[in-house]
Amino acid sequence: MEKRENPNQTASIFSDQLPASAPTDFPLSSGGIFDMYCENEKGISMGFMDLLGIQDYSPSIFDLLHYQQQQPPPPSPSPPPTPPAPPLTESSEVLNLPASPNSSSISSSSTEAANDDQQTKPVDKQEQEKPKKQSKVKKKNQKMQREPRFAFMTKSEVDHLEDGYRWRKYGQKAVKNSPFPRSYYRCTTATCGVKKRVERSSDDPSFVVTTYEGQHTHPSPVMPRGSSVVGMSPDSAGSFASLPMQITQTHDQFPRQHQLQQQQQQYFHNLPLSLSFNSSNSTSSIPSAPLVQERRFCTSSAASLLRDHGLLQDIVPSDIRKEA
DNA sequence: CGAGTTTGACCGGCGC
DNA sequence: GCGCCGGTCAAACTCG
Repeated sequence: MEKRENPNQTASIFSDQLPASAPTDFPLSSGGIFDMYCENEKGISMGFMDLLGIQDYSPSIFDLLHYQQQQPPPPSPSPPPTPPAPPLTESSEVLNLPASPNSSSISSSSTEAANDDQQTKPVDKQEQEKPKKQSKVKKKNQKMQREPRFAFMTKSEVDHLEDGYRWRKYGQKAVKNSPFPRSYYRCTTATCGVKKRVERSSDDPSFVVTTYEGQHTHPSPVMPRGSSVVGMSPDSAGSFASLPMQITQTHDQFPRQHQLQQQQQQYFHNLPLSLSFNSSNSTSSIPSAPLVQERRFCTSSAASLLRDHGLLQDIVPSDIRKEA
C-alpha cells in the first residue's frame, strides 16, 4: 500500500459492524484521530499512528487510515466515493452480517446461496472419497454464515501479534500479487470459532494485516494487559481482547470526547472493535492525517508513557503535532 | 505425549 | 465450462 506516499491511500481498517454514528463512508481525506492498542511478542506496546508519514515508531504501530464499510444499501444517500484502489483485499470481504453470532438470520449473500449446491454436488463425490470431505461439507453446511470481520494493519516485525488469545494455525496460503503468505489461525478454545488471518502487506512489508472474524465467546486466557484498563464487562472484554486495539476516531470535536467514550462503551458489547467516527473535520489543516487524540487502552508498560491527555504529544514529534 | 505448525490436497466461489 | 484463487482440512511433522 502506498500509505506513506499517498495520504489518500493508506492503510485500511475494515469492519462489518459499525456504530450507528459511523458514517457509511469514511474518506481518508476526512482525517481523524484514533486510538490503538497493541501488544506483540516483544512486549506490549502502544502504537500510535498518524498519517503524517511518521514511520519510525519502533514499537508496533497501528495504522488506521481508512475505514471502509460495505453493507447492504443502507437507507442512506449514495455512498461517497471510496478512495482509489483500497490496498487491502479484505475490502471485498467485509460483509454485512448479523451482529450476534447467535443470530440465525442468514443473509442472501452468494455464499449462502451456494449452500444448496454444496449440499448436493460435493456430497456425491464424498460418497466415493475420503471421509475428510464429508466432515468438511458438514461443517460448511453448519456454518456457512460468515462471522463479522475486522481487518487492520499493524506495523510490526512479527507476523503474528500477541493479543491475549491462543491461536492455532490451520493453514497458510500464498497470496496472489504478494510475496508474503497468508496465515490462517483459529482460536484454540473449543467453543470459540474466532478466526484470524495474518498477512504482510506486499506494499509495505513492515505492516502486518490482521483480519479477525467472529467474536470470542470466552475470556482471554492470557488477559492482555491493556484490556484490563477498559473496565468492560467480561463479554465485551473478551470481544475486544480479540483485537489488539480500539479505535476512536474523532476530530475537531474534543468536547464530544466523553460522549464518544460512552458510545464506545456501548459498542463494546456488540462489536469486536469499537469505532467511533466523526467525519466532520474534513477541513482539518491536515486533511488526510488522522490524529491520535485519545488513548483508552494502556498497558502497564506503556502507561508510563501516556497521560490522560495529550497522548499524542508523548509520541508524535512536536513538529508533526503542530500540523495536527 | 499433547499442542502447535507445516504443507499438499481439496472444495467452492467467481470471473472470463 | 474452465481456470484461478481463497479458504479449509488433515496427515505428517516439530517442539517442549
